[in-house]
Amino acid sequence: MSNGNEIKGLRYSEQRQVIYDMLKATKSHPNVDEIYEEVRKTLPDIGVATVYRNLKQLVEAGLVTTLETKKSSIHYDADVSEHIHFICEDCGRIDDFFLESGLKQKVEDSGYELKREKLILYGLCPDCRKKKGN
Amino acid sequence: MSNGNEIKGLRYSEQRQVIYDMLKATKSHPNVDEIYEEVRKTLPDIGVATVYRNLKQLVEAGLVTTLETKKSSIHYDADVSEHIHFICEDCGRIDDFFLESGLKQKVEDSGYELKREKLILYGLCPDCRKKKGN
DNA sequence: ACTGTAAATGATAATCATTATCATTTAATA
DNA sequence: TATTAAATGATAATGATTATCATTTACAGT
Repeated sequence: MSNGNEIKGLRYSEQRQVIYDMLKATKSHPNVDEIYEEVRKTLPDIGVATVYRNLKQLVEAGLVTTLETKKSSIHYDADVSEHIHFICEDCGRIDDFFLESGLKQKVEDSGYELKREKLILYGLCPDCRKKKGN
Repeated sequence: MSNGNEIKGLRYSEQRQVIYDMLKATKSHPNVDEIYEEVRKTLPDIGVATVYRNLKQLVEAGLVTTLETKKSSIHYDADVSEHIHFICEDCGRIDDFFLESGLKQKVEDSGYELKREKLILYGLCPDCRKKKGN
C-alpha cells in the first residue's frame, strides 16, 4: 500500500502511519502512554509493544526525536527541525524556542527562569566510524 | 562532622561524600551500576538505594549533572562547568568538548561524525515561577 | 559529654518503563 | 493468488528506579 510516506527499509503499516501522523499533528511532546491513548482512538486494538516498536523505528529513521525529562519517561517530537526545548523542572512542561541569536535573553524575556542548559551532540565516535568503514 | 563540604540543607553523610568524591575524580560519565561498584571499594556495605538517593540529591543541589543516552540508564558527571557531550550512537561512549566557537567544525575535524545535536534548557516556566513567587 | 530528634542508611519489596518472545496476521512481490 | 519476511498483539521478562521500614547516625540543644 504505497502512499508516498514510505520509510526507508520498512514495510508500510497502518499502525506506524497513525502514530507518525498523530505526532506530526501535535506540539505537545507526548510520552508513550499519551501516544498510546491518543492512537487508540483511531486503532482501538493496537498493543503497547507496537507503539514502542514503531516509535523506536521512527526515531532511528530520523523522523522523530526524543526528549528525556526528569519524569523518567521519554517524550517524542515529530518536529525534527532545528529548535530548542525548554523543560520546566517543576511541572515538566516542555516548550519550544525557534530562535538562534540572543537565545537566553529571549527565553528570560518570555518569563522563564533559565537554570541550566545542555547541549548534546549525537553521531559516531572516531572508532565506530572506522568500524563502519566510511 | 563538618569538613567544609556541606551541601545546603543536607546533613553530612560519609556515603554521599564518597559518591561525590568518586564522581569528581573521574571523567568517565559512569551510570549508577558503575558508580555503585566503584563506591563499594571504599564502602563495601553501601546499598543501591543509598546510591540512587544521594545521586538525586547531588543533582538537585546542582553539584552533578546527568546525561541520558540511548542505553536507558542515566549517566552522571560531576563536572558542571559549561561543556558539551558527544554521545556515540553506536557504542554509547561519551566524550567531552569544551570549545564554544566553531564547535561543529572542531568535532568533525577530530574524526567524529555529527548526526544530530540537541540543546535543552532547564529551569522554571513562567507559571511555576509565579507559583514560587520570585 | 549526653540526649532527643529528624535525617540517612541498608535491605527488600514494589513499581514503572521498556524489551523479548511467539504465534498469528499482513504487505509486498513474484 | 501464493509466498515470505516484516509487523502485529498479547504477555512474560527484564531492568531501572522508587517506596517502605526498622535501624543507625549526625548534630543541635542542653
